[in-house]
Amino acid sequence: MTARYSPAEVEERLMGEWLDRSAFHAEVDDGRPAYSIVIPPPNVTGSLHMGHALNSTIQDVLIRYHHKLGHNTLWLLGTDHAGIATQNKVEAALANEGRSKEDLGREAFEERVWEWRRLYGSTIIHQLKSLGCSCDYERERFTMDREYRRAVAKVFVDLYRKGDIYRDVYLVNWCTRCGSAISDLEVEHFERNDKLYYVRYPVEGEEQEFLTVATTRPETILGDTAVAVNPEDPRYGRLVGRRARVPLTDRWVPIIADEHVDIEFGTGALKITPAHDPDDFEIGVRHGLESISVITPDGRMFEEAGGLAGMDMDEARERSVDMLEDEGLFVRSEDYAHKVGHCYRCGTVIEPLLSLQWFMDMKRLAEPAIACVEDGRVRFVPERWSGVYLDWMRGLKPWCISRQLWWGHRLPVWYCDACEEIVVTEDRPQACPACGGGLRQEEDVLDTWFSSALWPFATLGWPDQTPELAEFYPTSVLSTARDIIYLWVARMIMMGLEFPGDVPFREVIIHPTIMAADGRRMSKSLGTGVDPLELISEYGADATRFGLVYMSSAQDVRFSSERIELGRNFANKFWNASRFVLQGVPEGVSPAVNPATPADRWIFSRLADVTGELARLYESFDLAEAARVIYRFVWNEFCDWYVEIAKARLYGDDEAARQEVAGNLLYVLEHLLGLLHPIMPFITEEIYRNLPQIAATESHPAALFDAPFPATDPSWGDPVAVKAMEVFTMVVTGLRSARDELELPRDVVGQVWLISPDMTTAEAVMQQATSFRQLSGCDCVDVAVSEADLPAGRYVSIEGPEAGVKAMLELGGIVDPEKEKARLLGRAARVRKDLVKAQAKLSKESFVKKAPPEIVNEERRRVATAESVLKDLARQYRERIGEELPE
RNA sequence: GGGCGUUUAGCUCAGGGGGAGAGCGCUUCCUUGACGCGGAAGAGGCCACAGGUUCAAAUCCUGUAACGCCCA
Repeated sequence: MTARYSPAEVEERLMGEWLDRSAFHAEVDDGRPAYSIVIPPPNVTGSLHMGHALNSTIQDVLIRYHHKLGHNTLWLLGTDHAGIATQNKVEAALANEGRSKEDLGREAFEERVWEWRRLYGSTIIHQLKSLGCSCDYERERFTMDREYRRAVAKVFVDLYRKGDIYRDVYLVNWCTRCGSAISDLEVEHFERNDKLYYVRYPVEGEEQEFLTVATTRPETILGDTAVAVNPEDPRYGRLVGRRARVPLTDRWVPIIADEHVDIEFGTGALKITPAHDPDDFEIGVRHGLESISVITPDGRMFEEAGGLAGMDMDEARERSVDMLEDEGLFVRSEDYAHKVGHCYRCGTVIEPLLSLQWFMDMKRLAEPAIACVEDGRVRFVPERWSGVYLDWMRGLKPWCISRQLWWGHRLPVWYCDACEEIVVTEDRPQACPACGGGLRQEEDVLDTWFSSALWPFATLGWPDQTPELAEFYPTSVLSTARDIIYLWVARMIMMGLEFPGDVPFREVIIHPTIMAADGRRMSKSLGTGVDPLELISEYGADATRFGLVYMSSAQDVRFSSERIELGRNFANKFWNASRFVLQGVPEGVSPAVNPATPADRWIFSRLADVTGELARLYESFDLAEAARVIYRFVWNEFCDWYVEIAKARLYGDDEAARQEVAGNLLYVLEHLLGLLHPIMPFITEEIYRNLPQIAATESHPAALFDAPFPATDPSWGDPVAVKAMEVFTMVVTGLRSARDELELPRDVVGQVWLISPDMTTAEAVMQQATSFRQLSGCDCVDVAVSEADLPAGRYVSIEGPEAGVKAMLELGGIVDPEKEKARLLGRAARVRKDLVKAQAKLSKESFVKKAPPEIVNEERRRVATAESVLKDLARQYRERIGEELPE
């Protein structure tokens, strides 16, 4: 083993080995309980980003942990066909060749997309391997697989027959660049600095009477079919029911009253354009208004727009203002910041357009999906996300599921050329069942999220009742980011309950979002993103995983490479501790539990605690805390103390003691490997392979991956040893600290006396006298019951456990009195502060009366200890400095 | 406008009724045979602010401010 752990070679070798022997492959198998996770399918065009890295690490920890519990684990992976994103990619590639998808035609284009997918579609899957993900790579799924398409078609047809899916003309979010409708959830609202335009509308029958409205979109004036005011608005009450003329036209439209109108906004009067604004559309429905579309699907003014015809929105806006000015109806404009919807894929401003689309009404499906979260069949972690989920579920609007794309699940809908018949069926029909006429299939495809909603069961073979479905559905856990709770999680729950008939997963872990260093979302365009693959190559996969897990508590967190460095340093520390153990153990020693000394009993006692704690933390998904617990134990207890204490025996002359401690070291090391493996699979597996004499048994298989989660024995618990080691470490620390404060030269060693009426603890320390000397840098150690028993000499008292055991260091005359003076004064000040605080508490009658007795006693102990230490310090001060200790 | 979250050491963050914690950074020291990606000893906090509840508040409640996210 090398002095420095170098991950690259190890990771590639071990991952290759795991994959070669299908270690991650799951088969249906009776007996063992199943534990399954479906990966949130990454976009097939995507590459691994920080969110994937964190989420995949979380899932991998859970899968590996449950594998160690003996569960039949399946981590199913795959990709999402990502309609718009993928189509965009391929269209861009075509554009480079100077061609468009129309040049190819639909079929050839689809072929081209499949080819693209064959070439690039598994990028992210390969990247998951470099992170160490134990996915079942043999069960990779794709949302456009033949079997998957069957599931999608079946669901569509079924929901159509049940009346949940229908076709209608409705105002939809239209992306003029993508040339498709998108759902409400795919619209992102950004603030834009625009202008608010004030325009006068002539009122019928009044020469000089105008109604002034405020609008951000003067270019849609041609589509106005009403002007609206609030019924409570005293300014306009008398105008309601009359008519106003739409500027630039000679159309007269009603002035209506609607509560939706905000009296405070602008002039309190709104122009109503039902065909181009969602709020106006609602008002239009309420008042039976006509809808006039004036914008075409490619985002230009319609042909009948006169001087505006064919202009894009920006031009049309400018031009319409000019025209209004010409007509004398333009009042003024002012700066106005407001939120505008943009396509979440391409960022184009969304145009609300009236359009004939397919919709899914989710109200019926929502009810059971709400109930299963309310009654706990599906649990969100952290719990507060269930509130977010429920709020949305209770206010569902129809979901526009058709997309005007060429890539995706084409709707299983056929229209008859001859009659009005619409045929909705899974298999392509031969002829119109009504009139026998020819049929043509709907051009549109389904929203990608429609197919993603089936992911947990369509990937397991549904609609067939496959053994996989029976074994692994419902899945155990879903881990994902919060921003797709609505888009995806909610829809999976609805579809799961409706089709396989059970919740798709029992628990939903919402992991934190990793922000850029500036506290905002990582952004490719701003260059604030961090590439996990670069982290892996710089620090190693284990370090990356550890760092990610360590920083991922419940809150969003800023990324800092310091955490990954912490992971790397920890890996290196663990590597070297292992190296020490493996180099130091004599030939032929096997892992064993030999509780010979207090340190041995202490480390096993602590190991039992930590094992239990880790199991609990893995179970409750608190992986950040799990990482902290094992980090602290390995570094601050095992390495800092147990290994250091063990050296005395390991390098000593007593062969039996050497064998004992070596067995312990091996045992603890191997145990730790098992605890840490879920988070750091590579380094632990590699160290495991270096353990001596691995006889392949069930509890000790050839690969750590297959080893059971480490077991503990109730007999390991040993509070006496724990207490003794607490004293040991405190006295050693106190001695080191004193040496430093007194600036003792390194070659000065003093004799230490432990003063203790409680001889069992002192003796426990004495059992490890050699280690004690080595660690404290003192020459000799002995025990006395009281200070009176010490031989004459100049002693320095050591700060440490203030009760039980005290240490005195004999130094002859070498101590600088000034330094000792400063030291005593410093200690006295600290102790006094303590004393005053405790006394203040005890002097309050209400505290003594109401606080629990053990708390009160603790304060009393504090006072007693502080008083005795202070007395002691005062005496020492008198003896050494020759003065009274100042108050 | 509604909801959620955050505010703790110079920085990044844990903690969550009974003497403030980590990593990094900082100071001093260490070529001790596992590790300088290390070891030893330190310095450094009105736990955003204001009220309340409580014997006791960084922690619970209310409000304020700043920041962030989601929804409309």
